Formats: sequence, C-alpha cells, structure tokens
Amino acid sequence: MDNNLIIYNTLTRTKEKFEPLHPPLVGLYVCGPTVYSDVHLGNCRTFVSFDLIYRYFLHLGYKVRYVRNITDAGHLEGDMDEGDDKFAKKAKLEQLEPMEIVQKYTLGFRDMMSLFNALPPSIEPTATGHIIEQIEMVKQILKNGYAYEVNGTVYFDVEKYCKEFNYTILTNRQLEELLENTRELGGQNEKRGRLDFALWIKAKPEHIMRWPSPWGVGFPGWHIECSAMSSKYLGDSFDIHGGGMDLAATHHTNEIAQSQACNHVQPAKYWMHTNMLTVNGARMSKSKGNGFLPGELFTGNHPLLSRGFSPMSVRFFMLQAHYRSTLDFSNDALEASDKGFKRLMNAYGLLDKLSPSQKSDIDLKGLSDRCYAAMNDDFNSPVLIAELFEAVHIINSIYDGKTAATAQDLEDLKLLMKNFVFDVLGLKEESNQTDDMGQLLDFIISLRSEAKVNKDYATSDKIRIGLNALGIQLKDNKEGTTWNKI
RNA sequence: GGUCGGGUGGCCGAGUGGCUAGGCAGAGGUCUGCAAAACCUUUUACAGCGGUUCGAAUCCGCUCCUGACCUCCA
Repeated sequence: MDNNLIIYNTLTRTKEKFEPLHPPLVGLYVCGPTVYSDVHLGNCRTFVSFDLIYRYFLHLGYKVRYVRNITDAGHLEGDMDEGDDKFAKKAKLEQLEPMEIVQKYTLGFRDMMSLFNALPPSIEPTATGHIIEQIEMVKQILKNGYAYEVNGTVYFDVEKYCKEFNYTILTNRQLEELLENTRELGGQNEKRGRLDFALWIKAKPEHIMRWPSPWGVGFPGWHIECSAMSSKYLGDSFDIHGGGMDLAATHHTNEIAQSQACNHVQPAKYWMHTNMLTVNGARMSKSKGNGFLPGELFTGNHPLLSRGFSPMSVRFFMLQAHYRSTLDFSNDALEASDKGFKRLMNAYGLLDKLSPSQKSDIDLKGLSDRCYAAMNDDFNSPVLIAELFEAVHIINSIYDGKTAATAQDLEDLKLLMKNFVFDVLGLKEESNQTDDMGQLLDFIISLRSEAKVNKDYATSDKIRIGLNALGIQLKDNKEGTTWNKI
C-alpha cells in the first residue's frame, strides 16, 4: 500500500502525511446536499472531487467507509432559528408533502451523481432517519454543561465552550471580532450569547416536520445531524471529514464544537474542503440564481452555453482543476475540456491497435511514478491529467511507428491508462452508437465507400452532407470511414 | 469592517527559488478526390513598483484589482 499520500488539512492549514487511524481502514464523512431543490453544477463539483478522493483511496488498497448524508430536515430558511424550514416552504410552493420534496430531490441528486459516474457512498444516512441519535447527542451535550434549554429550544453555549476549547480552530478567526461582527441579539431572542446556535428547535404549531423530544415537540438544528451520524457510523474520532469550503466557517465549526462538547475528542483527524465553482468569477449558488441545472447542461438550453455537453466532458473539466482552487465555468472552457477528453479517449482506443516491437524506447516506470506522485500530492488531478497526455503522446507515436514498445510495455501502458483514467479519475467511455443505428450507418457507409471507389464523388458527398445535417459526422481515415454524433 | 484566499500567454488551468506543466484556440506541416477528423511541430506568460539573491512567476514589503466566508448554500 502506498504510504506517501499528502493531504492538505484545513485544521492545521498545512499539507500533512496521511496516516489513517486504523489502517487499512479509512473513515470518510462528507456533508451531502440539502434536498429541497435540484442540485446544480457547483454542488456536483464537490461530490465529484470527493469521488476522486474516494476512488484514489480504493485504488491504493484502503478499505474505505464513505458516509455522505442527505439533509432532509432541520435546515432553516433565512435568519437563524426563525421561520419555516426549507422543506416546508418548498412543500407549500409545490403543493407536496415535505417528504415528497425530499424524495423527489434525493432521487434527482442520485441520478445526477450516477450520470457523473460518481460511486455511491458506503452509507447515505438521512437526518430524519437519525432523530433519536441527534436527541441523544443533545442530551449528552446538555449533561456535559455546554448547552441550555429555553422554552423548548436547546442552544449550544459557545461562550462556555470557548473557555476550554478553540471554537475558531478551523478558520482561525478572532473570537472578539466574531462577536463584534455578529448581529445584536433582539429583545425577544432567547439566546444568551450572540454566537450560540440551536441544537434542537421548538416547532411552531403550523410546522409540519416535528418530533417529540425531552424538550417538547420540535426538530433538530442543522449542525447536529452530521455530528450524530458521523460518530454513529465512523466513531467519535475518524480519519477525514470533508465538504465545501462554504461550510467551514459555520457548519463545520459548530460540528467540531458539538462533538468536542459531547465526546471530548476532535471528530476528524483531517478536514478537507473543496473550492467553489464560479460563473464569471462569482460563486455559483442557489440563492444567486446563477446555477446550472443538469438538463440545461446536457441539452445546452442555457444563455451561456452554445450547445450541450456530456457528463463525462463536464467531469473531465472539473478534474482539470485542483479541488482546492476555484474553477470558472464557461462555454469556452467546457469546449476545450470536451476536445481534450475526446483526445484522451481516442488514444485509449488506439491501445488495442498497437504493434509490439522487440525493443522499447519509452520510460513507463517514470511515467507511472509521476502519475502516483501527482495524486499523492494532495490529489493533484490536473497534474495527473498532464501526465496522461504524455501517455497519449506516446500512444500516438507508437501508432505512427515513430516509437517502439515491447508487448510487455504495451500491456503495462494499457493497465496504467485503465487504472488512472477509469478507476481513479472515474471517467468512462460515452458510447455514442446504439446497435440498430450503428448497423444502419455501417450499411450507408458501405454504399458511400462503393461510390468513392467508383469516383462518384457527387454521391459520396451527398451522403456525407446529408448525414451531417442529421447530426452524424463522417470521417475518412486510412482504415475506412468512422462516424460520430456531432 | 474582520478573516482567509486569488491575480499566470486569446481561454481554462498546474507550478513555491534555477530544469519553458497540460488542455483548447492560433500558426505551419503530414495524410486525403475534396472536406472533416486525426497526428506531428510551434509562437505568446507570470497585476504593478521596490527589495533579498549569483539567480524570483515562486521569498519579503508596498500599491492596485478581485473572490470566498463572517447571514441559507457544496
């Protein structure tokens, strides 16, 4: 097992050698989506990034338990601890039960992940399925003295916590400044401290999603679900906790506080945060309304897109940037990635057609080492992809007869490509032909070839132009004619 | 206002002191009835000013611009 993996840990703001708590096991928890609306591309980027990370751990031979939750309760719209939760609001809007909203968007999310070829997590727990665990955790935090109950709502006592623990450990902010910049408590507010947040919230009479608890009927606060579910499935202390960077300052900060207050241990050894997808330099977000939806992306039905792009082209586009960098989304950038991806896949296809030589003038070991070095350096997929394009260059060169490789080298090259392109990067071939259509086209192409042999170029051009108008592009190569959808 | 990031060639995006990442676009070429595609070769860069150094895109200082978080968001 490779043990040279380096991970950037938000907790220490440095790159650290990865040493699992209980090798060969790795516990990975990632904050999943809040399923009250369609996931947009920005959400997907985070999960594609963690899919890459998950896949690389698997490739290295670790036994990974990957837990990614579905938030289906407890998330409040607008100001803290006031008003309806997002599910109730959306349910009213769409005239559905809250759980119908949850079901609809959970399935939509899974479909999207599947289109992007993201492996399903080992466990995908829901907040509503773990109300008991959350109540137990709130009880323990109360018992340990880090929370207080007011009128059916339980708040986390940040001030008390700060006396013993570093509340801002993840973001390194100054507590005094946090206090200064947090809004004043209103007269009717029940919270003692400005930074206090709700662990359990009393349900108003009209609130639909509600559960009984020792403090009356209510529902859980947003942050407690991840603390409760991560410790249930991965233990009080586990290897990696991940999520989008936007979650670090609030959600993850509070998660750490809850877990420390409950169990007196840091929940995760490594905290990993993925950066945002931007559109024209601004963050793609639900509230800004600049999100791209799956349908718009694949059909191209969006003002910023000139055409539709396939899920694998988009995945490749995402992987061409490092997960901790912002990535700017544009039609041109997508177009570039689409072509690059096709070039990579084309070279992979050539691997089967290469003829072995007696000697080899390629350095496969060096190439392989550089691929691993790239991924070991905090999952640097863009550098890995650059190395894979070196492999593309080698493959094309062998195909042209300009470079020689032994049968063994060819086999190793193929294995290398398979490992990194398919297993680690999680790309897959996007077959663009159905059997019926393929056979039909083969027949038409054979007619055209006859015309060409007879130098009847009027007919051959007519077929090519006609098919082009139908969205089929013909390409004449040495071996014959191939086709693809435009 | 506070905290933390960025500013790399036409575009996207790696790179933390010396060894021109990579992809796309552009240019030239090979192949081809033509075209397209494919392949080969190749030009263009490190926001500005100052400093440290034999040497800086990379370290330090200042300036300008910009993003994220601080209030729901991956």
